[in-house]
Amino acid sequence: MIGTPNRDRQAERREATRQEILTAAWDVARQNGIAGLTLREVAVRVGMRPPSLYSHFASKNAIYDAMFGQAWQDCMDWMTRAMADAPRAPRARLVALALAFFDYAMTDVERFQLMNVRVLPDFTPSADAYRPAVDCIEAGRAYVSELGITRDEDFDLYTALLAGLLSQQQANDPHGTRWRDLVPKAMDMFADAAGLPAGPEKSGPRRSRPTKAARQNSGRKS
Amino acid sequence: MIGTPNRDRQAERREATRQEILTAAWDVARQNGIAGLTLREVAVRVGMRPPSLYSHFASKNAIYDAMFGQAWQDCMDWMTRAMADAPRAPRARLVALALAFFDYAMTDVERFQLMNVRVLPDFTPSADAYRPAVDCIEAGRAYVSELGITRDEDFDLYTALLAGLLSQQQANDPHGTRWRDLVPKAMDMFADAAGLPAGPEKSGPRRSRPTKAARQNSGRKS
DNA sequence: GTCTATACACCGATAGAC
DNA sequence: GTCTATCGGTGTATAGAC
Repeated sequence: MIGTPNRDRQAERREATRQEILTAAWDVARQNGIAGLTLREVAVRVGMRPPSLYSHFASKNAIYDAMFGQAWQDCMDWMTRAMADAPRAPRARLVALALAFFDYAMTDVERFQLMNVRVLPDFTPSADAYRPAVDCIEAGRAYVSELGITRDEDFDLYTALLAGLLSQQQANDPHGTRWRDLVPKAMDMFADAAGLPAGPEKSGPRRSRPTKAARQNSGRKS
Repeated sequence: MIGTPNRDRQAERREATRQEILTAAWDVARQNGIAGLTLREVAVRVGMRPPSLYSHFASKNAIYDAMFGQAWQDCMDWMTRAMADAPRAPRARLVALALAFFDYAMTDVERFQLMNVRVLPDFTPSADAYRPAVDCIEAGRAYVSELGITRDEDFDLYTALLAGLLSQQQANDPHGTRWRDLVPKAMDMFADAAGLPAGPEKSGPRRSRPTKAARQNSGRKS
Protein backbone atom coordinates (compact mmCIF):
# COMPACT_ATOMS: atom_id res chain seq x y z
CA MET A 1 0.00 0.00 0.00
CA ILE A 2 1.18 3.48 -0.80
CA GLY A 3 -1.41 5.39 1.15
CA THR A 4 -0.64 4.02 4.58
CA PRO A 5 2.46 6.07 5.45
CA ASN A 6 0.69 9.27 4.49
CA ARG A 7 -2.30 8.22 6.50
CA ASP A 8 -0.04 7.72 9.52
CA ARG A 9 1.67 11.04 9.10
CA GLN A 10 -1.65 12.82 8.85
CA ALA A 11 -3.02 11.13 11.94
CA GLU A 12 0.18 12.00 13.74
CA ARG A 13 -0.02 15.64 12.77
CA ARG A 14 -3.66 15.75 13.68
CA GLU A 15 -2.98 14.38 17.12
CA ALA A 16 -0.18 16.89 17.55
CA THR A 17 -2.40 19.91 16.93
CA ARG A 18 -5.02 18.35 19.20
CA GLN A 19 -2.41 18.36 21.93
CA GLU A 20 -1.44 21.92 21.07
CA ILE A 21 -5.03 22.97 21.58
CA LEU A 22 -5.25 21.18 24.89
CA THR A 23 -2.04 22.75 26.13
CA ALA A 24 -3.37 26.18 25.21
CA ALA A 25 -6.65 25.36 26.94
CA TRP A 26 -4.79 24.53 30.16
CA ASP A 27 -2.95 27.83 29.94
CA VAL A 28 -6.18 29.75 29.59
CA ALA A 29 -7.81 27.79 32.40
CA ARG A 30 -4.94 28.57 34.73
CA GLN A 31 -5.16 32.23 33.89
CA ASN A 32 -8.94 32.81 33.88
CA GLY A 33 -10.16 30.00 36.07
CA ILE A 34 -11.46 26.70 34.79
CA ALA A 35 -14.88 28.23 34.16
CA GLY A 36 -13.30 31.18 32.36
CA LEU A 37 -12.07 29.06 29.48
CA THR A 38 -13.12 30.55 26.13
CA LEU A 39 -12.60 29.22 22.64
CA ARG A 40 -11.44 32.63 21.50
CA GLU A 41 -8.54 32.71 23.91
CA VAL A 42 -7.61 29.15 23.11
CA ALA A 43 -7.70 29.84 19.39
CA VAL A 44 -5.55 32.94 19.74
CA ARG A 45 -2.88 31.01 21.63
CA VAL A 46 -2.60 28.30 19.00
CA GLY A 47 -2.71 30.83 16.17
CA MET A 48 -6.08 29.90 14.79
CA ARG A 49 -9.49 31.50 14.39
CA PRO A 50 -12.05 30.23 16.85
CA PRO A 51 -14.15 28.26 14.32
CA SER A 52 -11.12 26.22 13.31
CA LEU A 53 -11.12 24.52 16.69
CA TYR A 54 -14.26 22.71 15.62
CA SER A 55 -12.19 20.70 13.18
CA HIS A 56 -10.56 19.07 16.22
CA PHE A 57 -13.18 19.20 18.95
CA ALA A 58 -16.91 18.93 18.53
CA SER A 59 -17.69 21.51 21.20
CA LYS A 60 -16.30 23.39 24.16
CA ASN A 61 -17.42 20.61 26.46
CA ALA A 62 -15.48 18.13 24.32
CA ILE A 63 -12.37 20.13 25.22
CA TYR A 64 -13.25 19.99 28.90
CA ASP A 65 -13.78 16.28 28.49
CA ALA A 66 -10.35 15.72 27.00
CA MET A 67 -8.80 17.87 29.71
CA PHE A 68 -10.57 15.88 32.40
CA GLY A 69 -9.32 12.56 31.07
CA GLN A 70 -5.82 13.89 30.54
CA ALA A 71 -5.63 15.28 34.07
CA TRP A 72 -6.48 11.92 35.62
CA GLN A 73 -4.18 10.05 33.26
CA ASP A 74 -1.33 12.38 34.19
CA CYS A 75 -2.20 11.92 37.84
CA MET A 76 -1.93 8.16 37.46
CA ASP A 77 1.47 8.50 35.78
CA TRP A 78 2.70 10.93 38.41
CA MET A 79 1.71 8.68 41.27
CA THR A 80 3.10 5.55 39.64
CA ARG A 81 6.41 7.32 39.25
CA ALA A 82 6.32 8.64 42.81
CA MET A 83 5.46 5.27 44.34
CA ALA A 84 8.13 3.43 42.39
CA ASP A 85 10.86 4.82 44.60
CA ALA A 86 8.80 5.41 47.73
CA PRO A 87 9.89 3.87 51.03
CA ARG A 88 8.71 0.34 51.72
CA ALA A 89 7.94 0.82 55.41
CA PRO A 90 4.14 0.99 55.72
CA ARG A 91 3.73 4.31 57.50
CA ALA A 92 6.34 6.09 55.46
CA ARG A 93 4.74 4.65 52.37
CA LEU A 94 1.34 5.92 53.40
CA VAL A 95 2.81 9.39 53.80
CA ALA A 96 4.54 9.16 50.43
CA LEU A 97 1.30 8.22 48.70
CA ALA A 98 -0.54 11.09 50.32
CA LEU A 99 2.16 13.61 49.47
CA ALA A 100 2.29 12.41 45.89
CA PHE A 101 -1.36 13.18 45.34
CA PHE A 102 -1.16 16.32 47.44
CA ASP A 103 1.67 17.77 45.40
CA TYR A 104 0.07 16.81 42.10
CA ALA A 105 -3.10 18.61 43.11
CA MET A 106 -1.32 21.68 44.44
CA THR A 107 0.74 22.29 41.32
CA ASP A 108 -2.43 23.28 39.47
CA VAL A 109 -5.50 24.43 41.33
CA GLU A 110 -7.68 24.79 38.26
CA ARG A 111 -6.82 21.28 37.14
CA PHE A 112 -7.75 19.95 40.53
CA GLN A 113 -11.06 21.79 40.42
CA LEU A 114 -11.86 20.24 37.05
CA MET A 115 -10.90 16.81 38.37
CA ASN A 116 -12.62 16.87 41.74
CA VAL A 117 -14.85 19.86 42.36
CA ARG A 118 -18.03 20.28 40.43
CA VAL A 119 -17.69 23.85 39.18
CA LEU A 120 -19.03 23.44 35.64
CA PRO A 121 -22.78 22.87 35.97
CA ASP A 122 -23.31 21.79 32.38
CA PHE A 123 -20.30 19.55 31.97
CA THR A 124 -20.41 15.85 32.75
CA PRO A 125 -17.41 13.68 31.91
CA SER A 126 -17.97 11.08 29.24
CA ALA A 127 -17.47 7.42 30.06
CA ASP A 128 -14.13 7.46 28.24
CA ALA A 129 -12.86 10.43 30.21
CA TYR A 130 -14.15 9.04 33.47
CA ARG A 131 -12.30 5.75 33.14
CA PRO A 132 -8.82 7.13 33.98
CA ALA A 133 -10.34 8.76 37.05
CA VAL A 134 -11.67 5.45 38.33
CA ASP A 135 -8.41 3.71 37.43
CA CYS A 136 -6.39 6.26 39.37
CA ILE A 137 -8.52 6.02 42.48
CA GLU A 138 -8.46 2.23 42.32
CA ALA A 139 -4.68 2.32 42.00
CA GLY A 140 -4.59 4.38 45.16
CA ARG A 141 -6.86 1.89 46.86
CA ALA A 142 -4.49 -0.88 45.82
CA TYR A 143 -1.48 0.92 47.31
CA VAL A 144 -3.29 1.34 50.61
CA SER A 145 -4.56 -2.20 50.45
CA GLU A 146 -1.04 -3.56 50.10
CA LEU A 147 -0.26 -2.08 53.50
CA GLY A 148 -2.99 -4.20 55.02
CA ILE A 149 -5.69 -1.53 55.11
CA THR A 150 -8.44 -3.19 53.13
CA ARG A 151 -11.77 -2.03 54.51
CA ASP A 152 -13.75 0.32 52.25
CA GLU A 153 -14.59 2.50 55.22
CA ASP A 154 -10.94 3.03 56.01
CA PHE A 155 -10.13 3.97 52.44
CA ASP A 156 -13.01 6.44 52.44
CA LEU A 157 -11.59 7.98 55.57
CA TYR A 158 -8.16 8.10 53.99
CA THR A 159 -9.39 9.91 50.89
CA ALA A 160 -11.42 12.30 53.01
CA LEU A 161 -8.45 13.16 55.18
CA LEU A 162 -6.31 13.79 52.14
CA ALA A 163 -9.00 15.80 50.37
CA GLY A 164 -9.46 17.92 53.46
CA LEU A 165 -5.82 18.81 53.88
CA LEU A 166 -5.80 19.73 50.21
CA SER A 167 -8.98 21.74 50.40
CA GLN A 168 -7.75 23.78 53.34
CA GLN A 169 -4.36 24.32 51.78
CA GLN A 170 -5.85 25.58 48.53
CA ALA A 171 -8.49 27.77 50.15
CA ASN A 172 -6.53 29.32 53.00
CA ASP A 173 -2.85 29.14 52.16
CA PRO A 174 -2.52 28.52 48.42
CA HIS A 175 1.17 29.43 48.26
CA GLY A 176 2.30 27.98 51.58
CA THR A 177 2.63 24.59 53.24
CA ARG A 178 0.60 25.05 56.41
CA TRP A 179 -1.57 21.98 55.83
CA ARG A 180 0.93 20.06 53.77
CA ASP A 181 3.20 20.03 56.82
CA LEU A 182 0.44 18.22 58.70
CA VAL A 183 0.34 15.30 56.26
CA PRO A 184 2.79 13.07 58.19
CA LYS A 185 0.99 13.67 61.47
CA ALA A 186 -2.39 13.12 59.82
CA MET A 187 -1.24 9.88 58.25
CA ASP A 188 0.08 8.63 61.58
CA MET A 189 -3.26 9.43 63.11
CA PHE A 190 -4.99 7.52 60.36
CA ALA A 191 -2.59 4.60 60.59
CA ASP A 192 -3.26 4.32 64.30
CA ALA A 193 -7.01 4.31 63.74
CA ALA A 194 -6.77 1.77 60.92
CA GLY A 195 -4.75 -0.56 63.11
CA LEU A 196 -1.52 -0.35 61.16
CA PRO A 197 1.30 -1.67 63.38
CA ALA A 198 3.57 1.11 64.56
CA GLY A 199 6.80 -0.60 63.58
CA PRO A 200 10.18 0.82 64.51
CA GLU A 201 9.65 4.04 62.63
CA LYS A 202 6.53 5.98 63.65
CA SER A 203 7.75 8.48 61.05
CA GLY A 204 8.74 11.20 63.51
CA PRO A 205 10.57 14.24 62.11
CA ARG A 206 11.22 12.40 58.86
CA ARG A 207 12.38 14.46 55.92
CA SER A 208 9.80 14.03 53.18
CA ARG A 209 10.70 14.76 49.58
CA PRO A 210 8.25 16.97 47.72
CA THR A 211 10.97 18.60 45.70
CA LYS A 212 12.33 15.52 44.00
CA ALA A 213 8.92 14.35 42.87
CA ALA A 214 8.04 17.89 41.83
CA ARG A 215 11.20 18.29 39.79
CA GLN A 216 10.61 15.30 37.57
CA ASN A 217 7.26 16.74 36.57
CA SER A 218 6.35 17.08 32.92
CA GLY A 219 6.38 20.82 33.39
CA ARG A 220 2.83 22.06 33.62
CA LYS A 221 2.76 24.68 36.34
CA SER A 222 1.52 28.19 36.97
CA MET B 1 -40.26 65.58 64.28
CA ILE B 2 -42.77 64.46 61.73
CA GLY B 3 -40.40 63.00 59.17
CA THR B 4 -38.83 60.29 61.30
CA PRO B 5 -41.55 57.62 61.14
CA ASN B 6 -41.68 57.86 57.37
CA ARG B 7 -37.92 57.64 57.23
CA ASP B 8 -38.08 54.44 59.26
CA ARG B 9 -40.76 52.91 57.12
CA GLN B 10 -38.82 53.67 53.98
CA ALA B 11 -35.62 52.19 55.33
CA GLU B 12 -37.56 49.15 56.42
CA ARG B 13 -39.13 48.68 53.01
CA ARG B 14 -35.80 49.19 51.34
CA GLU B 15 -34.17 46.56 53.47
CA ALA B 16 -37.05 44.21 52.70
CA THR B 17 -36.58 44.42 48.93
CA ARG B 18 -32.85 44.04 49.46
CA GLN B 19 -33.59 40.76 51.18
CA GLU B 20 -36.00 39.80 48.41
CA ILE B 21 -33.22 40.28 45.90
CA LEU B 22 -30.80 38.21 47.95
CA THR B 23 -33.31 35.40 48.32
CA ALA B 24 -33.86 35.38 44.57
CA ALA B 25 -30.11 35.39 44.04
CA TRP B 26 -29.73 32.29 46.22
CA ASP B 27 -32.44 30.57 44.21
CA VAL B 28 -30.67 31.32 40.95
CA ALA B 29 -27.32 30.25 42.37
CA ARG B 30 -28.74 26.93 43.49
CA GLN B 31 -30.23 26.35 40.06
CA ASN B 32 -27.39 27.48 37.79
CA GLY B 33 -24.39 27.10 40.02
CA ILE B 34 -22.84 29.92 42.01
CA ALA B 35 -20.91 31.11 38.95
CA GLY B 36 -24.08 30.96 36.84
CA LEU B 37 -25.76 33.77 38.74
CA THR B 38 -27.06 36.43 36.37
CA LEU B 39 -28.75 39.74 37.10
CA ARG B 40 -31.36 38.97 34.46
CA GLU B 41 -32.56 35.87 36.27
CA VAL B 42 -32.50 37.56 39.63
CA ALA B 43 -34.47 40.52 38.31
CA VAL B 44 -37.08 38.27 36.70
CA ARG B 45 -37.66 36.37 39.94
CA VAL B 46 -38.11 39.49 41.97
CA GLY B 47 -40.38 41.07 39.33
CA MET B 48 -38.04 43.82 38.22
CA ARG B 49 -36.05 44.76 35.14
CA PRO B 50 -32.34 44.11 35.47
CA PRO B 51 -31.27 47.77 35.70
CA SER B 52 -33.51 48.29 38.71
CA LEU B 53 -31.27 46.06 40.80
CA TYR B 54 -28.68 48.80 40.67
CA SER B 55 -30.86 50.86 42.97
CA HIS B 56 -30.10 48.32 45.67
CA PHE B 57 -26.69 46.89 44.83
CA ALA B 58 -23.79 48.70 43.22
CA SER B 59 -22.76 45.73 41.12
CA LYS B 60 -23.05 42.00 40.70
CA ASN B 61 -20.07 41.49 42.96
CA ALA B 62 -21.83 43.54 45.62
CA ILE B 63 -24.56 40.90 45.54
CA TYR B 64 -21.99 38.13 45.88
CA ASP B 65 -20.50 40.06 48.75
CA ALA B 66 -23.80 40.31 50.60
CA MET B 67 -24.44 36.62 49.95
CA PHE B 68 -21.02 35.72 51.31
CA GLY B 69 -21.53 37.64 54.52
CA GLN B 70 -25.05 36.33 54.96
CA ALA B 71 -23.95 32.73 54.48
CA TRP B 72 -21.34 32.96 57.22
CA GLN B 73 -23.66 34.87 59.53
CA ASP B 74 -26.31 32.17 59.06
CA CYS B 75 -23.66 29.54 59.68
CA MET B 76 -22.76 31.16 62.97
CA ASP B 77 -26.41 31.27 64.03
CA TRP B 78 -26.94 27.66 62.98
CA MET B 79 -23.95 26.41 64.94
CA THR B 80 -24.75 28.47 68.01
CA ARG B 81 -28.21 26.94 68.02
CA ALA B 82 -26.87 23.45 67.45
CA MET B 83 -24.25 23.69 70.19
CA ALA B 84 -26.69 25.09 72.74
CA ASP B 85 -28.28 21.70 73.24
CA ALA B 86 -25.31 19.55 72.27
CA PRO B 87 -24.05 16.90 74.68
CA ARG B 88 -21.51 18.04 77.28
CA ALA B 89 -19.27 14.97 77.11
CA PRO B 90 -16.15 16.02 75.18
CA ARG B 91 -16.11 13.42 72.43
CA ALA B 92 -19.83 13.56 71.82
CA ARG B 93 -19.54 17.33 71.75
CA LEU B 94 -16.77 17.19 69.19
CA VAL B 95 -18.98 15.03 67.00
CA ALA B 96 -21.92 17.38 67.46
CA LEU B 97 -19.85 20.38 66.40
CA ALA B 98 -18.60 18.58 63.32
CA LEU B 99 -22.06 17.41 62.32
CA ALA B 100 -23.49 20.87 62.80
CA PHE B 101 -21.10 22.36 60.28
CA PHE B 102 -21.35 19.31 58.04
CA ASP B 103 -25.12 19.53 57.82
CA TYR B 104 -25.11 23.26 57.31
CA ALA B 105 -22.72 22.87 54.41
CA MET B 106 -24.59 19.95 52.86
CA THR B 107 -27.96 21.67 52.79
CA ASP B 108 -26.67 24.00 50.08
CA VAL B 109 -23.69 23.06 47.96
CA GLU B 110 -23.56 26.34 46.06
CA ARG B 111 -23.60 28.30 49.28
CA PHE B 112 -20.71 26.23 50.57
CA GLN B 113 -18.75 26.83 47.37
CA LEU B 114 -19.21 30.57 47.75
CA MET B 115 -18.16 30.38 51.40
CA ASN B 116 -15.15 28.08 51.10
CA VAL B 117 -14.10 27.23 47.56
CA ARG B 118 -12.60 29.89 45.35
CA VAL B 119 -14.72 29.49 42.23
CA LEU B 120 -15.25 33.15 41.33
CA PRO B 121 -11.91 34.44 40.06
CA ASP B 122 -12.89 38.12 40.11
CA PHE B 123 -14.70 38.22 43.42
CA THR B 124 -12.95 38.98 46.69
CA PRO B 125 -15.03 39.43 49.84
CA SER B 126 -14.99 42.90 51.35
CA ALA B 127 -13.72 43.36 54.89
CA ASP B 128 -17.30 43.70 56.13
CA ALA B 129 -18.37 40.45 54.52
CA TYR B 130 -15.25 38.65 55.66
CA ARG B 131 -15.73 39.49 59.31
CA PRO B 132 -18.58 37.00 59.95
CA ALA B 133 -16.43 34.31 58.35
CA VAL B 134 -13.58 34.92 60.77
CA ASP B 135 -16.01 35.16 63.68
CA CYS B 136 -17.57 31.84 62.79
CA ILE B 137 -14.26 30.03 62.49
CA GLU B 138 -13.05 31.55 65.73
CA ALA B 139 -16.25 30.44 67.44
CA GLY B 140 -15.49 26.93 66.23
CA ARG B 141 -11.98 27.21 67.59
CA ALA B 142 -13.40 28.28 70.93
CA TYR B 143 -15.72 25.26 71.08
CA VAL B 144 -12.81 22.93 70.40
CA SER B 145 -10.63 24.84 72.81
CA GLU B 146 -13.13 24.38 75.62
CA LEU B 147 -12.61 20.64 75.28
CA GLY B 148 -8.94 21.08 76.04
CA ILE B 149 -7.68 21.00 72.46
CA THR B 150 -5.86 24.29 72.22
CA ARG B 151 -2.94 23.86 69.85
CA ASP B 152 -3.29 25.62 66.49
CA GLU B 153 -1.93 22.59 64.72
CA ASP B 154 -4.66 20.41 66.17
CA PHE B 155 -7.37 22.83 65.15
CA ASP B 156 -5.95 22.95 61.62
CA LEU B 157 -6.10 19.18 61.51
CA TYR B 158 -9.66 19.26 62.80
CA THR B 159 -10.83 21.69 60.15
CA ALA B 160 -9.03 19.71 57.46
CA LEU B 161 -10.65 16.47 58.53
CA LEU B 162 -14.07 18.08 58.52
CA ALA B 163 -13.49 19.81 55.19
CA GLY B 164 -12.37 16.54 53.66
CA LEU B 165 -15.39 14.55 54.74
CA LEU B 166 -17.53 17.35 53.35
CA SER B 167 -15.61 17.57 50.11
CA GLN B 168 -15.89 13.86 49.45
CA GLN B 169 -19.55 13.77 50.37
CA GLN B 170 -20.36 16.64 48.01
CA ALA B 171 -18.27 15.38 45.14
CA ASN B 172 -19.01 11.66 45.23
CA ASP B 173 -22.29 11.14 47.04
CA PRO B 174 -24.15 14.45 47.10
CA HIS B 175 -27.49 12.95 48.08
CA GLY B 176 -26.28 10.22 50.43
CA THR B 177 -24.53 9.94 53.78
CA ARG B 178 -21.52 7.78 52.93
CA TRP B 179 -18.98 10.17 54.42
CA ARG B 180 -21.30 11.77 56.93
CA ASP B 181 -21.61 8.36 58.56
CA LEU B 182 -17.84 8.41 59.10
CA VAL B 183 -17.91 11.62 61.13
CA PRO B 184 -18.13 9.93 64.57
CA LYS B 185 -15.33 7.53 63.72
CA ALA B 186 -13.23 10.34 62.28
CA MET B 187 -13.76 12.48 65.35
CA ASP B 188 -12.75 9.64 67.64
CA MET B 189 -9.62 9.19 65.58
CA PHE B 190 -8.88 12.89 65.92
CA ALA B 191 -9.67 12.92 69.64
CA ASP B 192 -7.23 10.08 70.18
CA ALA B 193 -4.51 11.89 68.28
CA ALA B 194 -5.17 15.17 70.10
CA GLY B 195 -4.90 13.42 73.44
CA LEU B 196 -8.50 13.88 74.47
CA PRO B 197 -9.23 11.44 77.34
CA ALA B 198 -11.44 8.57 76.24
CA GLY B 199 -13.93 8.87 79.09
CA PRO B 200 -16.69 6.32 79.63
CA GLU B 201 -18.37 6.96 76.32
CA LYS B 202 -16.07 6.46 73.28
CA SER B 203 -19.17 7.44 71.28
CA GLY B 204 -19.82 3.98 69.84
CA PRO B 205 -23.06 3.43 67.90
CA ARG B 206 -24.48 6.65 69.26
CA ARG B 207 -27.54 8.02 67.52
CA SER B 208 -26.66 11.44 66.14
CA ARG B 209 -29.40 13.91 65.36
CA PRO B 210 -29.10 15.61 61.98
CA THR B 211 -32.85 15.85 61.55
CA LYS B 212 -33.61 17.92 64.61
CA ALA B 213 -30.99 20.51 63.82
CA ALA B 214 -32.09 20.50 60.20
CA ARG B 215 -35.74 21.03 61.07
CA GLN B 216 -35.23 24.22 63.02
CA ASN B 217 -33.59 25.77 59.99
CA SER B 218 -34.84 29.06 58.59
CA GLY B 219 -35.89 27.21 55.48
CA ARG B 220 -33.35 27.78 52.76
CA LYS B 221 -32.91 24.49 50.96
CA SER B 222 -32.94 23.12 47.43
C1' DG C 1 -37.26 53.74 42.72
C1' DT C 2 -38.55 51.73 38.67
C1' DC C 3 -38.93 51.95 34.07
C1' DT C 4 -37.35 51.90 28.69
C1' DA C 5 -33.74 52.08 25.73
C1' DT C 6 -29.39 51.15 24.72
C1' DA C 7 -24.36 50.76 24.73
C1' DC C 8 -20.74 47.57 24.57
C1' DA C 9 -18.43 43.41 24.88
C1' DC C 10 -18.39 38.77 24.78
C1' DC C 11 -19.77 34.05 23.98
C1' DG C 12 -20.55 29.30 21.33
C1' DA C 13 -21.62 27.66 17.14
C1' DT C 14 -22.72 27.30 11.96
C1' DA C 15 -22.39 28.19 6.73
C1' DG C 16 -19.83 28.27 2.98
C1' DA C 17 -15.70 29.93 0.19
C1' DC C 18 -10.99 28.61 -0.56
C1' DG D 1 -8.39 22.22 7.64
C1' DT D 2 -8.55 26.79 7.92
C1' DC D 3 -10.51 30.81 6.77
C1' DT D 4 -14.25 34.96 6.70
C1' DA D 5 -18.63 36.29 7.82
C1' DT D 6 -22.27 36.00 10.65
C1' DC D 7 -26.13 34.35 13.52
C1' DG D 8 -28.40 34.41 17.85
C1' DG D 9 -27.66 34.71 22.15
C1' DT D 10 -25.62 36.00 26.71
C1' DG D 11 -23.98 39.23 30.05
C1' DT D 12 -23.06 43.86 33.04
C1' DA D 13 -23.74 48.42 33.24
C1' DT D 14 -25.34 53.38 32.17
C1' DA D 15 -28.53 57.40 30.64
C1' DG D 16 -32.49 59.58 31.09
C1' DA D 17 -37.76 59.76 31.20
C1' DC D 18 -41.41 59.24 34.50
